[in-house]
Amino acid sequence: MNSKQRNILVTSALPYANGPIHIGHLVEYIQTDIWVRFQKMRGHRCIYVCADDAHGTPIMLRARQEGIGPEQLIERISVEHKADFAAFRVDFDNYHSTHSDENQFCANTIFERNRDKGHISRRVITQAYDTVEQMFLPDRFIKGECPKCGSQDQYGDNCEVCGASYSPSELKNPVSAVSGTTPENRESEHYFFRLGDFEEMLKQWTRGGHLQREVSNKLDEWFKAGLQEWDISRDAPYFGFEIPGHPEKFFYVWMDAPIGYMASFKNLCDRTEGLNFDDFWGPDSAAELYHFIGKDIIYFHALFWPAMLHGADFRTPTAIFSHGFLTVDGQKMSKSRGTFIKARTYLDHLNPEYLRYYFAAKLGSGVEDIDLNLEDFSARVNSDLVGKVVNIASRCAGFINKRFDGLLAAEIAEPGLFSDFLSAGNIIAEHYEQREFSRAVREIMTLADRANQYIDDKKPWIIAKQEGSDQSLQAVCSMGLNLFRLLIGYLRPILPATAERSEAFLQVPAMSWSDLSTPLRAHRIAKFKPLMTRIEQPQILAMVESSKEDLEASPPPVTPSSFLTDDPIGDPVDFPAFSRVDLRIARILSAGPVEGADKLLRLTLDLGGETRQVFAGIKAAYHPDQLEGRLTLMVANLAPRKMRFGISEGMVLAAGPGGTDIFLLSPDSGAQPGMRVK
RNA sequence: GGCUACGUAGCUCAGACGGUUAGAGCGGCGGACUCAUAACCCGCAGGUCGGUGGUUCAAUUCCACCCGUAGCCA
Repeated sequence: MNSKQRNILVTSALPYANGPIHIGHLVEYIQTDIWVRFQKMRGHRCIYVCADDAHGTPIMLRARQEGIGPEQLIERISVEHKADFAAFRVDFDNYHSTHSDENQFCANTIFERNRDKGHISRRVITQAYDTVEQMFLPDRFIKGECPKCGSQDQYGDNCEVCGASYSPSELKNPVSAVSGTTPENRESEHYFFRLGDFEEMLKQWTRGGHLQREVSNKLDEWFKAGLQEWDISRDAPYFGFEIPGHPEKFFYVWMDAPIGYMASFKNLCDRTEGLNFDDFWGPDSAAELYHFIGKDIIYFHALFWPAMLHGADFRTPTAIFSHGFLTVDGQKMSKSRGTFIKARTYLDHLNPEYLRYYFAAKLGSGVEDIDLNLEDFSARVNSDLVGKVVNIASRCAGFINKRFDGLLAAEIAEPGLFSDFLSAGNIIAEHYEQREFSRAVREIMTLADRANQYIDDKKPWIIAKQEGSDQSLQAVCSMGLNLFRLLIGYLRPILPATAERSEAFLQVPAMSWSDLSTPLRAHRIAKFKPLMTRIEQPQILAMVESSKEDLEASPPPVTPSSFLTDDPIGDPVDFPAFSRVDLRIARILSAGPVEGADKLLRLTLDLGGETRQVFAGIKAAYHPDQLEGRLTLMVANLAPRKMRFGISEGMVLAAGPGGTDIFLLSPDSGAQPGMRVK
């Protein structure tokens, strides 16, 4: 059946390590996992690797916001991601991280080889800079008014209201989303990958059958527009890898993300006997390499990635398989409707096999979006899997268990029917191979209908009442169970857990595709237990409700209306009374923990010529790294106070109820340490 | 705004290199059965194939434009 064993390396896109997996992500991981399981069932050597995409500004800022280091954040997220994938039976051969030695090594190699061949250039660019946070701002971290339609609060790259795209410098009244201050333009030297050097190579590659038809169309458009240089460096502070030989410059997260595929595989090779990195990534590799991705990241995978690999003397991918997005009930996933469903929330309410089946039933090889219609979801799963497939075993097993002590007939009653099922297997396998899972599912369900028709036609419940018809009863039910076995075998890539339960019921080892052609004869099976239960409407409703709750829990629980009632505005003071308080701008030079105090941070403040030591009760709200370098306000003439840890020479100003909800004040940009506030 | 896709029965989707009565599953309706997780089996239901115009002997299938939806614009 399988002519010869193939060596296949498969990847799914790396999930970003700043948040949880949701059902939209799962489309891709489930799609990939089904394909990989199919290849393994066919007897091929198929290796599936993935990793967390752990670098970049959003992760750096998110960690800062939580008051932890980025390493801590990505470690925690990695644990969550792995647990979610495992629960959905997404069976990676290795799950690694882009923040790893292997990835740094591979990224450096790819960069250096391209650089040495002249594919990297350097040039100074002007970029928005946040003077308070002392960092360059990515487009998404600048907000302002759209230059075309004037809509407020739009990102630096495009307007969500009128759809215009522009550069951040065109934005009116731009504001840093990090500090809230007005960014200024600053120059910095950046590294660029000269994509244009690869135009001929890419034109050939993209026409070489490595891409879906629609994707090639899209690429033509990009070729027409001309290939431009790609900015692959970012300035410190940045969470990523420093560029070799250039301190304070880092690889852009999208530069080292796809390299994570290699790194994860390398990590696996390093601890696996007989698995050789170069066999899969060397320029003459005979292995197959496939990347499953979402259609939104085609650009990176179909242009930059092959070019970078080629420039560094690695092989290019055999194919890029892109898929569409997930909608729920016909619309974009929505937090307020409760359709932004996290993997974990789903797992709290429903069996992962249901979702695997539903996605499979809708997935084809194209890039169309797929819809999760919750009503259709339960109807389809209940009807197809419980009503049709699992029911076949259920309606035959009783007779075999009760009347024949679990023993199947010695011969197949209907060899013709059995061989029809077997030959349909070839079509099903071809559909799997082509990633036409919905066609495979349709084919399998047609067979399930035929199996039910067969049982209905033979009517074992009537035979059971006729004396001396035992052999006939055993033959019919054994036939039914053999058909069931084929169906479960065909569904195995989609329903791994149900397949395992079925194998336990049938008392057979894990089925491979080639095992299927040999039916079970004179074989003893176990007692039947329900293999899968129906989806109940309340479970779906509960899941949607929980998804709404997730939303309510996520934004900081601030109730503005209560501040004034809880703490009314105080008695009036005249101006002289106010001006006796000397408020000054201060820069936080350093911040650190205070031995023996669990709420305090020790701050060293620069007042523009004078430094002060101040203890501030903000440890729960801020990580020292977040504070160093930033400007704030202090009461400069507050009488020094002796504390157990030393003398506190003033106080910094902050708002908020306390605990983690403390918000330090910041001046607008331009203020200098020592300036008086009045 | 430009580009790439998509728009077929209540729902989810097939299909047509242009040509007899446009298909399936689910739901709905009617019947039958009782082995089975009230599952399964038989039958029925009729959607101007998003809109307008064009090419053609003939278009839902080709072309143009429009409307709607999604994504991309590095």
